[in-house]
Amino acid sequence: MRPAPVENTGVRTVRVLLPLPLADAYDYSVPEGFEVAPGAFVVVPLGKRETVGVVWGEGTGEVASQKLRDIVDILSALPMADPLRRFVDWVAAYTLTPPGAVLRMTMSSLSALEAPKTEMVYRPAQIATDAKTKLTAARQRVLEALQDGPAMPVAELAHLAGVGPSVVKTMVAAGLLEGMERRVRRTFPQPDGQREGPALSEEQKYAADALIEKVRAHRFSATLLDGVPGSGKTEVYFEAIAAALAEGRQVLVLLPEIALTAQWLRRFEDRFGAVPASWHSGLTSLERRETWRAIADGRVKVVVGARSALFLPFSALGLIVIDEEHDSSFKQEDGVTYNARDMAVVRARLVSAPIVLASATPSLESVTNVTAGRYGALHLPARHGGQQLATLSAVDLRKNPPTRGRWLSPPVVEAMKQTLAAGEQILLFLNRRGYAPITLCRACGHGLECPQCSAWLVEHRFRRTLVCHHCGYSEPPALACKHCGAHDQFVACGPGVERLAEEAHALFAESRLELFTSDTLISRDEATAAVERMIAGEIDILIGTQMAAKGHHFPNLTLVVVVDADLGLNGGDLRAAERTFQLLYQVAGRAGRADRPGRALVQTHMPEHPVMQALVANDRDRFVAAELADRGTAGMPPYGRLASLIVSGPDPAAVDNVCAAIARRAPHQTGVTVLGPSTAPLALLRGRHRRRFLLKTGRDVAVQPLLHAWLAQVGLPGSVRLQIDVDPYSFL
DNA sequence: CCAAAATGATCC
DNA sequence: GATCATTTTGGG
Repeated sequence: MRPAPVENTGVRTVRVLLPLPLADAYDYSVPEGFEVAPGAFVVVPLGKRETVGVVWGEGTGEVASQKLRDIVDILSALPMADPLRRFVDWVAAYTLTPPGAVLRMTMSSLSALEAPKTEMVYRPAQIATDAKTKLTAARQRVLEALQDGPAMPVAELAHLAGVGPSVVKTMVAAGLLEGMERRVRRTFPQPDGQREGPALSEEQKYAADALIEKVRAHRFSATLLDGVPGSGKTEVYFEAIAAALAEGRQVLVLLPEIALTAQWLRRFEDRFGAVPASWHSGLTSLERRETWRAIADGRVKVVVGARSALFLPFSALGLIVIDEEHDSSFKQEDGVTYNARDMAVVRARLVSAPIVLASATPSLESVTNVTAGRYGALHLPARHGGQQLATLSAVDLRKNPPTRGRWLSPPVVEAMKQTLAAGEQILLFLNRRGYAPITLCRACGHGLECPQCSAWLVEHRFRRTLVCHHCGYSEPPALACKHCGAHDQFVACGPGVERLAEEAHALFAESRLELFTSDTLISRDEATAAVERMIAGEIDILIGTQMAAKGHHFPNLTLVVVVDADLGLNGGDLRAAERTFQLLYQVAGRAGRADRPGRALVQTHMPEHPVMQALVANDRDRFVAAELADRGTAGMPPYGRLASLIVSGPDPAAVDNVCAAIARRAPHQTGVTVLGPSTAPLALLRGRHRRRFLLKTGRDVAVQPLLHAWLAQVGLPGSVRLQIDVDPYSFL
């Protein structure tokens, strides 16, 4: 029997959402004299501690009065705006995450909610007596420093006047200066939307005007800005940003790799005369607090950030831009699994603002959204300044194999020779960190494995360790084989960037080489410096992973070598072909950006593969059409929906039990297929055994209610975790 | 037998 | 997520 609602006559209650993974918001009573509106940040008791939460609405009245507790305090922070609260609910419902866990992402700076800090500042006392004549030289200087200027704190004033702080203090004591409290606030430079932009090509102008119109409409719209590398997409959406600034509204720009955006920031500053506020995981708590607050009260107009910036408390958001919208790093895999690109579209809709998705290689999802009329599209077909795209050709490794233990084929080595002779630069691209992906014992054939994952340990000679790329486990390089005891019998198998660097050095000893990976360039500054060295021509051969492929302009780079183009194509991943195409297309786009034509050589064992064919033909549309046709017949996204369930735990038997229970209750209805349980490709990760299910449905099926009803019936023992990923990207 | 350690329920 | 009550485990 359902318990009857308990009436709490006379007591006002509100629902308060707490930034915790609880199933729902909790009811609290509002003490006499408290004014709480929806969105207010409040302090409430929870068990024996106190937590900050957000008033989510009127109380349900379903909580017994003896359980109800009073709100303790109301914080002075600006209340959370209605669209942001609805966004939290939307994301929670879509990703099947507790709403409090999503709320937590919006409360990324708890100190920003507290009362702003104040400091004492001083100015000349108004009732200045005839004391002026009696002033010492030092005191005179202090007053001069304050003349016509703003009030200042003691230390600053003393510094400016060139006197000791005690001079200022005694002046305060003598009544010559009067103090007042002032809020401490960081000031943010203001990008100027009125500044003249650069001259745009005909096509850029057309696209920019279309976007400006959408910004001025103050309505939701989604537009794919599709242009080949170098076609000037950035300049185009900069015009939309200028329009939003002119309208007095805020702009959010999401970029995939915030760590590598020095060049982007410079371009922005050149265009608008000031850098935007940036939001990423590297900010100090002080920077977070000041930025968060300035965004909330509208002092910051433009924010550029990684995906977490999507949850910032904008007060007047008028435009969202997602650059490199196809990039898979917009998909968050741990904690709340969400795709920032897709959620950004929702946020734009909730605030009635336009969103621009920019890419040279749009995702198949966005392409179909355009075809279906859900998104508009603007195309920039030509390279700005009439440059040619790099010529791309495949090198068939079956016909031109490298010598044993080498990875660069003879035609590639020849091309490198020519390029270096011409004084031009080379990028060797290999998406494999470390020296070699596998290390084997020659005596017994045993490979070095991670003790807590089903993955090989990767040798990093640079750091002198063996590392697991999945969990971060590392151990010193092995001397004896644990399996057979043989000494010094280890042999590296396969190429990594470090080994490639060794080979390039052996071939071109006099050339200047540099590794560009997340292992060698740990900080943002180091990465920026490496890019600068490349641009300055201090590097002849740049050897890099994924990191080197994204968004840099290297004017003297004329040869790009994709060392192993097949790498991304194995593994049965839904998006393997798409991702490989996008990555290789972007890498090839790095070459020949200035006045010289570039070329890209793609080493492959399967030149007949559709991805290679499309790349070589430089025919993106053909690739997209072929891939979409494949997805259509298989009923896969973007034509169908996927959700992945990962069951994991330290005890394989317990995991299997849960899987059996889930499988028993799997939904049976037309248009819905459940695959699994199967051992996840990474069968063991961080000591947890993993199984996975894949739910496949038609586009018209609402996946969330289905999952909800299904999984609510399954109880989980404490050690077993169930991770739900709606629209999965990773299939490990 | 006791006590630390793991597990589970609850927080309004 | 944190806390507290309850159950499990393991060492003597």
